[in-house]
Amino acid sequence: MKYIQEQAMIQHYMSQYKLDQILSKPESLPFQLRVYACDEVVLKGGDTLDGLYFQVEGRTKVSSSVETGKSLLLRFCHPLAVFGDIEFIQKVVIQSQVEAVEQTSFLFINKHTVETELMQDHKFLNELLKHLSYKLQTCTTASRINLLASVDERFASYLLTTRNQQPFGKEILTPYFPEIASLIGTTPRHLNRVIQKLTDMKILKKEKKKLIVLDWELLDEISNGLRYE
Amino acid sequence: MKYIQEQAMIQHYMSQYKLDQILSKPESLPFQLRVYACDEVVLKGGDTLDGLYFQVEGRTKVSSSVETGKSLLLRFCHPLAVFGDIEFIQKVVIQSQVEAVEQTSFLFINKHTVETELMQDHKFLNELLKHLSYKLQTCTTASRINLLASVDERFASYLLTTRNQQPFGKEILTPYFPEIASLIGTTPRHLNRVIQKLTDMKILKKEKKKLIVLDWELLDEISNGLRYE
DNA sequence: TAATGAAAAGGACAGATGTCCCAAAAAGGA
DNA sequence: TCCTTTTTGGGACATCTGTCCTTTTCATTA
Repeated sequence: MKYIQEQAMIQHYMSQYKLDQILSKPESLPFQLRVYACDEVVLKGGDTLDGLYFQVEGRTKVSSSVETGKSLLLRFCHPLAVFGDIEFIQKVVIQSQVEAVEQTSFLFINKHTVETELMQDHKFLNELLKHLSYKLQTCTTASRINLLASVDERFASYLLTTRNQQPFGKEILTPYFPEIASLIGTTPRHLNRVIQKLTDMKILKKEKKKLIVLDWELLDEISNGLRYE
Repeated sequence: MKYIQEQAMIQHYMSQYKLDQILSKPESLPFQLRVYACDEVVLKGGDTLDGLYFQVEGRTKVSSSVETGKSLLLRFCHPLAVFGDIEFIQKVVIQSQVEAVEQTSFLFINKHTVETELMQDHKFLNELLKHLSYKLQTCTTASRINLLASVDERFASYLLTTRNQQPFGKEILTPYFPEIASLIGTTPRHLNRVIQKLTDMKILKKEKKKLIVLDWELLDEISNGLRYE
């Protein structure tokens, strides 16, 4: 990770994502610009949080893992995403791992300033609430589907959700089978089986490592109308 | 559901839960008192939300269900709990079902007033953020465990989480096996099998429909250190 | 082009888990 | 007390799903 000491860049990102409009006195706040290389871990589960992160560039992968080593992929994030919100408000250690999957930049602000400045600022708080409630909504939905539906249903729902570039559909879109498996809470082996089955049914076909859906309608039937968003 | 038109009651609850301290002008806000009988549905998944609900009395059950009829039990709520936050902020239909499991009262305030008054009030917003981030934290944890751990591990974790009256432990505590099954994302039949197994291992015993844990240490080993909070 | 290594595909198997039922037990009412 | 209803317990079975490992494919590089 590298700190970039360029106030101009910071200003640029602040205005690009309208952070200057949701903060009362944007100029006087000690924002830092932090740049992470591909594959670098930004936040590590169990660590203590140092402040809030606003992703302004790049792509990150958020996952959640248990002591036994297994992990669940939650989403991919793009600007503008916020990290550290739960941990800051609940005063708990970092809950989910965030890693850069390409070079990624964040505007960072330390906990103390958030406490003394931002938490009094209703426009900022509104923004934070939007991000948090979005995460809660998608988490509840994913949790429900992953727990109550079969892998067939989940995979069909996954494909249908990512079909159009819906906001959340975009956050779970990936061409890598093992990542899809982890997103819908199964193993690559089993996902492979399901893909095989759908291929036999002429609903899917594989072409150069890519999946092509031949029959969206049948897929929708299999999904039982479920969607991840 | 009954509306109670007693300003004194409303004041009483507002001060009991310090809502008067987190609102700038508590007196002038059009709060209503709504009382639900046992088993009445307060919020129904898919409906349009009318405002924010602050649970000030009683006990509610929050669950999330899919079109196929299956449902997942999320938690039991006690005062002070807030409902309608996600739906209000994200402008979406109701996401989770809330029903009273005993006579339950809410302070209710309509969406318009929330929009025009409360969303400008940083103390109120801080309160809302706490509730939301708490829900997100517990949802992420439950989702992770339920998806990545076996039913044995989950049930052991459940028992350990409810052992002491931790905040969240209290929200998932219930003596009914089918409810426990739904909380940890399995069927009563399978939970029954697991209970049988643990009983054979002398880790549990059943006495008058109640479970008695004989060996917390072994249970902790089975849980692999996982907890729902 | 051949060699190498990584990623993907899939065979074989066991075990976990769900479904469908029915029997037993307990609790609540008449 | 007895009957009805609810809750609990569990048999039998199918199958979904995970694990382990081998084979195949593909891309990369020497």
